[in-house]
Amino acid sequence: MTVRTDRQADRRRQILEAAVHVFAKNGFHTSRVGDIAEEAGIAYGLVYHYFKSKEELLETIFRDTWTQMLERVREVESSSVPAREGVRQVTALLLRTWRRDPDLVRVLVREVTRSPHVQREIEEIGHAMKALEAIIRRGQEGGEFAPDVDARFAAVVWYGALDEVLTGWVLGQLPDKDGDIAEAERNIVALLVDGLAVRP
Amino acid sequence: MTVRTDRQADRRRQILEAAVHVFAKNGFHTSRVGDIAEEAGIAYGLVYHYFKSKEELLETIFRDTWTQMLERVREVESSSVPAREGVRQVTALLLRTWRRDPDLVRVLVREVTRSPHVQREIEEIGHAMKALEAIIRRGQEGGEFAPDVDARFAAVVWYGALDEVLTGWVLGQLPDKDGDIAEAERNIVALLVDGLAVRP
Amino acid sequence: MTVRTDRQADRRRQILEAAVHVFAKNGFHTSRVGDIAEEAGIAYGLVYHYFKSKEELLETIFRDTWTQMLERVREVESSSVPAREGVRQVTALLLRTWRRDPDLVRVLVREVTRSPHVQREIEEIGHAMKALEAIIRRGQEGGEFAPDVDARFAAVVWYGALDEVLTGWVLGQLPDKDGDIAEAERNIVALLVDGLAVRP
Amino acid sequence: MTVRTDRQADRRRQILEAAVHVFAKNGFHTSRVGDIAEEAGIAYGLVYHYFKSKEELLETIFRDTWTQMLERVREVESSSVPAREGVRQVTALLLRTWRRDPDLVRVLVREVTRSPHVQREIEEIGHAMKALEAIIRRGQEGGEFAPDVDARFAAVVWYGALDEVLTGWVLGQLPDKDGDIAEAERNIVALLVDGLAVRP
DNA sequence: AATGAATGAGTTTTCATTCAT
DNA sequence: TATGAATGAAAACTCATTCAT
Repeated sequence: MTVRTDRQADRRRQILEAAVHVFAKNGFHTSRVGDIAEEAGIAYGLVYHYFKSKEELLETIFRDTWTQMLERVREVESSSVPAREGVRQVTALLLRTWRRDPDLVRVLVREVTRSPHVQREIEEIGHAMKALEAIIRRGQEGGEFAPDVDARFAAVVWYGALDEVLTGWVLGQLPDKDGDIAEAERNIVALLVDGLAVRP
Repeated sequence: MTVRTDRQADRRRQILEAAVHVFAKNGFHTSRVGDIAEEAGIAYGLVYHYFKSKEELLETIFRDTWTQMLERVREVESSSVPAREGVRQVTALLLRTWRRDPDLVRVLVREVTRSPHVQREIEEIGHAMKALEAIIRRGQEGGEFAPDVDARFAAVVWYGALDEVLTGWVLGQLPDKDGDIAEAERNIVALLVDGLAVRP
Repeated sequence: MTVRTDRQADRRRQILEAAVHVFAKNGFHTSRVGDIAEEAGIAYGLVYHYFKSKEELLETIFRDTWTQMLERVREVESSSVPAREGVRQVTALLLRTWRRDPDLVRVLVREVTRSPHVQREIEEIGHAMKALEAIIRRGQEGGEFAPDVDARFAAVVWYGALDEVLTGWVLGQLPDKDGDIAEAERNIVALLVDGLAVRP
Repeated sequence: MTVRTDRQADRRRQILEAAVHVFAKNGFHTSRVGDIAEEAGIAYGLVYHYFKSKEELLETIFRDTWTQMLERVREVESSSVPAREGVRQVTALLLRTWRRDPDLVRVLVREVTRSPHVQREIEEIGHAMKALEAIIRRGQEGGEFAPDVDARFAAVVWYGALDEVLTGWVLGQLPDKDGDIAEAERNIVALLVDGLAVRP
């Protein structure tokens, strides 16, 4: 039983990985279930043993990854590091984790976020936003960040910045060697925290 | 000749507007060409008189909008306003499109990466990025902005911020009354230029 | 009035020639009315001023050409030349006339002959067959041709031979310089009249 | 594996036979894929499981038939029967296909030049011509046939004769009872070998 | 579990023909 | 007479999903 369950889990993972790859390359709507099966090296009827529908694949990809990510963001949120450090840690977390799997980013960021269907997923992203917002708000309450910027907006901007940098990497528009990632992290934090203007 | 050409141009516009409306409501893939024709109040086949395919409609919407947008961004870029003011103007320009034509923004935001011809769209977006970058770089050269932030990165972050705020409005996650839009503008500029940190 | 009629006739001819060319190249079903108009250098609505339908074009091409041809074959038939000479004259007539306009041959021979629709045209071809048959039969009655070959069949074979040689030229499978045409004529007559076998 | 492959082959054959039947009845362009599916008693989409397009059906019918036909013609060619007997056998072979499978002949005869991929069919027919030519040439070399008729031309005429007789049957212009077919065979051979002229 | 044949609704696209100008 | 925009019926083709083996 355990053995079979493991095998099942492996198959599921195998199919999910293939789906991520294919969705990333062609987009959800343009991808055919057959493409995913082919990418996974299995017969395409088998996809339906493990997932109810093509849509369920997308949802699963989203939930699996996002849940993990959200947990880790919340860990930072609930630790007591200074706000600037919190911003740095979350930025690093997202950039570095996703950097490992750019295909996943494309799917999460482009397909899920913008799919008109998946209302629930949007809620989840809302949770993530709230977590970012909380970090910023704490900074404001602790006097580290200025109170005149709306925390909610700042979270959205922050999230958008991360999203766009990741997209830039995926699409090959931004340099992404190891040093570049550290540099990106530094730049994002510098921008968000210190802004562009010359400090007097 | 002129009259006829004008009529044709009107029809094209009429069809494009219907397409924007329908795509905004149902998404590109879920929209049927018949819906667009019906929305435009014309016969089915006429769509194909003016556009080669459903896909060409989407591409045209992208290209037309981006071309216009880009022109106006470049106007700002080539004017001699202070950098901060330049940032404000471009931010306002993009955000206010939401108020002017929410359906258009919906389509642009949701379907960017859906087209198999993303490559060309990416080029257009790349041009826009370059324009944003130029504004920032001029600010740095003029001593108004600090030189230690990479201008290219800053442009990406800026673009990401705008995109995400628009997405927030599209998805109904952010308030978008008139005051909210002005507020968003102010917040984005404040964040980018001054940062979160309390200024001493 | 006369002038206008002439103009009309010219237009008709212009359109018919374009149609022959296009049908020959793409086949009747695959050809679009627009292609014909384009080939003729006119607006495609104009085709419908001169012809009721695409089908009528085909019928007209057939009738115009075939009627002429049939008349000339009948002239040979009703002249009193020896049968062998009759065979030669008709063979020469068809090969030489059609040789000038291979496109026309393709349309007549491939499209019309084999179209399931055009029953009347098939009848016309039947008339031509009858004319060929009459020439052969007269040869048999005059003792010049052997009576043991069915004249009707011989006519079919003769027609098929002509058809296939013309097709060979159109498709570039047979050499068709000037000398080759005379040679073809000689060969066909020799075959039909004398056969392959060595005469003792 | 073998079993499954056999089943697939059966389905292919089943669909091809349905296609031949439907094309014969309505012509290629007028036939709908749905008609073929219905005739075969299968679901619409299954046709596309086995064939890429409606066109591929036609091509397959051509290629399959010609390949078989060509093989059998070549058998005659490589046997050592007298040339006259060779001519008779090949003539019989082709004409009797009509009795065996009139629908197939209908499709072959009527749609040859309809396909945009005529070129390949032409090749096959070219091969057949070459085989006919070889038989005639051998007759000439063996002294049985006169050397003054061009073998290539004779092959074209022969092919044309066969094609036209079949066309006559297809169009109902020639009688095609059992006796008629034997008679046609005899007549064609007599004409080609002995000619029309009275032998002294 | 695994396969891939089978299903058929749903969509895009084409193009002959009509019609307003 | 000439134009080409407008119409819409007709068909090919796709592909998510089911199902027999």
